[in-house]
Amino acid sequence: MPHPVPLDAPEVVEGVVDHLLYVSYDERTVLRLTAVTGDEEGITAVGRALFGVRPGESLRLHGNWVHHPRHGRQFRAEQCERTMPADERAIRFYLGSSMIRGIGPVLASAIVDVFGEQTLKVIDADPQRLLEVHGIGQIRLGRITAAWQEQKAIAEIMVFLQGLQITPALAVKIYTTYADTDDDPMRIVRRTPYRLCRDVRGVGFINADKIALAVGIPKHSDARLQAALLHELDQAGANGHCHLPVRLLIARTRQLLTDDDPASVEILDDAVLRQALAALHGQGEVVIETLPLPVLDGTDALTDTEIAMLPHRHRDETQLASHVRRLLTSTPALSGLAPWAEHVAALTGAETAGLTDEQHKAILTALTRPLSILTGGPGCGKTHTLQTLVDLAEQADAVVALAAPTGKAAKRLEETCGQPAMTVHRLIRPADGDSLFDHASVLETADLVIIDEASMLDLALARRLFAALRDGCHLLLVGDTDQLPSVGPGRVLRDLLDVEGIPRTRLTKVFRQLDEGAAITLNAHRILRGERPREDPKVFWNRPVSSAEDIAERVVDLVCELMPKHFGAGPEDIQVLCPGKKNVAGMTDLNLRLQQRLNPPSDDRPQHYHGGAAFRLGDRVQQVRNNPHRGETGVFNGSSGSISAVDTETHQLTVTFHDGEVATYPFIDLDELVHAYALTVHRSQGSEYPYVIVPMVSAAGMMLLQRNLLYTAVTRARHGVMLIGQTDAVERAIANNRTQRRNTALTHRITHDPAAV
DNA sequence: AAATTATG
Repeated sequence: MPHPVPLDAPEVVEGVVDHLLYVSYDERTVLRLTAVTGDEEGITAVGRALFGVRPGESLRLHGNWVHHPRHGRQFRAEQCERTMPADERAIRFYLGSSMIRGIGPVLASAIVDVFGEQTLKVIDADPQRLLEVHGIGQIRLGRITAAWQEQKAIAEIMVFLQGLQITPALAVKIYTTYADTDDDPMRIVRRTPYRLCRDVRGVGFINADKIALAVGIPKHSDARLQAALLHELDQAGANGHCHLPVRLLIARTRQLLTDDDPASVEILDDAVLRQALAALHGQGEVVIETLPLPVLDGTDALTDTEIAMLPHRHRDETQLASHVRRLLTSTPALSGLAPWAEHVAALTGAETAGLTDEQHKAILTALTRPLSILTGGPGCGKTHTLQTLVDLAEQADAVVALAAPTGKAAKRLEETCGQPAMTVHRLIRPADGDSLFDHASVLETADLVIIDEASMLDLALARRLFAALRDGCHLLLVGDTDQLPSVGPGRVLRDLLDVEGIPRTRLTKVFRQLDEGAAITLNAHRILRGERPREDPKVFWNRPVSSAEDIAERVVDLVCELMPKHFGAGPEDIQVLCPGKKNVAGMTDLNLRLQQRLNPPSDDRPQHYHGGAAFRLGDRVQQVRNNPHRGETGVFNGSSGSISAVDTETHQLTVTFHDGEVATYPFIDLDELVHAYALTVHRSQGSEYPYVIVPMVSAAGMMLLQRNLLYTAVTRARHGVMLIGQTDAVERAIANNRTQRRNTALTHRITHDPAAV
């Protein structure tokens, strides 16, 4: 028997670019290719690796075939090499595409008719011979040779950049960024390499610096210092900050520039770096302001602080602030619609018994005030409150729009409120006229917009959301500020709560967990206060284990044997939640171990290998991308279920999700799934499980071991929590509340109207 | 070190 070839091994496709179909803002490129390999002629290829290619270019693509629900079979390119067109057909395309001004398909064909496969050799070595072709005179000859020289220039720059360990893909991108400008790419790379950080996505300070030092740009040049400052500001954003205090920015930049160059410490003093920063400010590349901001030392006293910001973040923050003010002062659309206070008071009827005073207040506020916030931890009745609010509003013929920052949260919201919900991105998508579902119309008519899981709103998304709301439209933000912060910079929900004029309700009464899981809630609050959780014989356990290897082993035993034996909980009731993916006690390894024990290979369990793991009948899996076209009503990022069928004949498997959705996956689409025996805490946000096991290893690193992360993990559990691992990892996580310290000035900007000064 | 959305 021949060794089975994994079906998802990278494949190679060669062809000539016919035309571009689409290029997204983030460089994802879709194009049509005339293939010179395989049996298919016309191929659709997709990928960011394709960014910058032009019609007529010959490509060799490495990647995989995938099936797109709307556009059918297509090639997902991971890598893209430029090749010299080899056969006649390819050369015809190459010359006949718009690459050379003055040569169209007809003339290209004429040239190839004369020289055949030798065409390119002729153009390179003996261009005068082109005059033999009918229709080519000196002018066209000149153009052709010039275009050819350009091709050679590409080759030259590629060799140069790859010599500096710049990947071929990035080298192509650098070249194509400048290819259509009047500048000579090689000249830019050699003379002003730090420009690349700004112009080419994917080139950061580190790469630009490599090039710069190689071409002899002085280490203390202004360009280098400025690039380093911008890099540090950018990095701060990746860590959630909207700005950096200038003093901190200077200190970090100096560290970046002198870390492996101690000799420069004296030269790169404060004054030098401040001067470089001032220059950036002068060029409009950095905004510098002095604002009264809280000192992040726990006292929260306001101190005049000089801060630096990237201009787009400054714009987002100031615009969001002014939209918040606009909303706060607008006349609420629902105000005349119904006697809301009476309606809400009438809710004390029997059928809604259980609605607390705070829930009443939240509902009335949302109906009467243009902007309000509803917060509360898990189990405090946010869902019930929302259901009642939506019903009440709709009974009065108000138009309600529901949305959330993630697909999964939107789906959940839709289910609990019994009416359509969407991602915030879709809600605010501008009307494009020919779209079948014109989401923009929703916001044009909406009277009340409810955003669930609002703690996940980052600065940029919040700005776009607020800007899209018409005057008078009510906005209710619902969330739990103690959960993990947004991926992008900012801490919008917390900042809004710091604005006194914004009405808010905090739901404190916990309904769930009262009897059996009370210790979980109590411990969650201890963690938030920075205290160690207390053991509880029935629901909260702490198992000190010191080596990571032992932790991994114990976790598997707990899931497969100990917890089922002691608590009668089946392994399916237990969710392992890891801080990180890597290391032995991380998500990836634990998934393999748990799969091996809970669902081992066997003859009656067909399977398929994909991405280093077997997808086997019975496996627990989770979807990791929104796919509205999969299954009956779409499958969303975060949904989990189990593999209910594997068909090795038709190369597809079926997943039955916990929400009842049944979806089919061709094997080539298995990128959309991960095993879910163990998940990261981040991915568990918004879900709950009967029992949760959290392996704690200090190897996960301080960036991960945070108070909010532990809080989020613990609050996912309804009946029981097991913290297993290194005691110091638990303690350090509890002590680490740096997520709360994101630098933002949003609160200040809302409360201090510059126009009023 | 982890993670969101979306596009023909």
